[in-house]
Amino acid sequence: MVNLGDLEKLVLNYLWAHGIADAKQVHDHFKKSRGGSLNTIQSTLDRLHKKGLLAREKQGHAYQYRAATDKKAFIGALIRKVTQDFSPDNDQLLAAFVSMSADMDEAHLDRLEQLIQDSRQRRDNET
Amino acid sequence: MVNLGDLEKLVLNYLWAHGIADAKQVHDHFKKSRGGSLNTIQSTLDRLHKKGLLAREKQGHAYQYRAATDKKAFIGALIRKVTQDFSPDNDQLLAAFVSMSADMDEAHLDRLEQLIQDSRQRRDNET
DNA sequence: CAGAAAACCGATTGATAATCGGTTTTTTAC
DNA sequence: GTAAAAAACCGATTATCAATCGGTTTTCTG
Repeated sequence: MVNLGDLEKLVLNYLWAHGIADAKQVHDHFKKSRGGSLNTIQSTLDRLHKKGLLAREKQGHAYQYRAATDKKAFIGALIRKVTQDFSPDNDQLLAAFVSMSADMDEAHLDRLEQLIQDSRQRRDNET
Repeated sequence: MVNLGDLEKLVLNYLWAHGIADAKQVHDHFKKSRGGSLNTIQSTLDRLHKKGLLAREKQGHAYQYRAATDKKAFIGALIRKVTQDFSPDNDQLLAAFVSMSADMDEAHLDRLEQLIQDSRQRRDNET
């Protein structure tokens, strides 16, 4: 998976928010805010599809696109990808993450702990 | 801060590992593993310097380069940067991170909790 | 089947990293 | 202080890739 361009990110986010849409709908949405032709949107959708980030299915005449992956999982994979060249090792990654979260407020740290508990729980139930 | 190329990442990692080096040393190190001329290394160091990722100081005839930022802080900023287009909101980022950590073992989850405690402690002592 | 809608193809533009040859500047050694 | 050497600096080239969109082909649908 390569790096995404600006428009690709916008389109991907749109599909996470809207579930399913065809090129025309996506274009309608973005033409107000940023212009660009329908063709540009089509080729962007196509590029995202080739990258495996969008699934599509022909419905009538137009493809219906939707995000191929869960957003959380995608962001997780993204973090992995961009950090692995710098810290293949988990300890360093965790430390970096917490250092990044240092300016988060107490509620967010609580939430992070809660998520850790959930994660443990889930794993324990599976095995 | 832009995305880094492959050689830029290698060089940056080298400097985090070695502290300080000039172009010649960096070139000596990489010519075995990947080849490339001294000039290529020089312009890569220069690019990293222009990007603010390396500091340099003239020592005798050659610049001595060193990483300008702490590695943990850099990785933290990197995570921020690549995720902000997808989840400006912290909750989602935390969830994504934990989802990414789901396959980490118990020891790493423990360590993450410990780091959270440390972070709280540090903040409480400061205010 | 004809018209419309969408997909597909291909060309162009603009960034940017990697690469390295050649020139200028700076050091150092005598 | 000058000449040789070392390094910095400049500029050109190549490659990749996103964005853009015009034009053509394919595919629905009435």
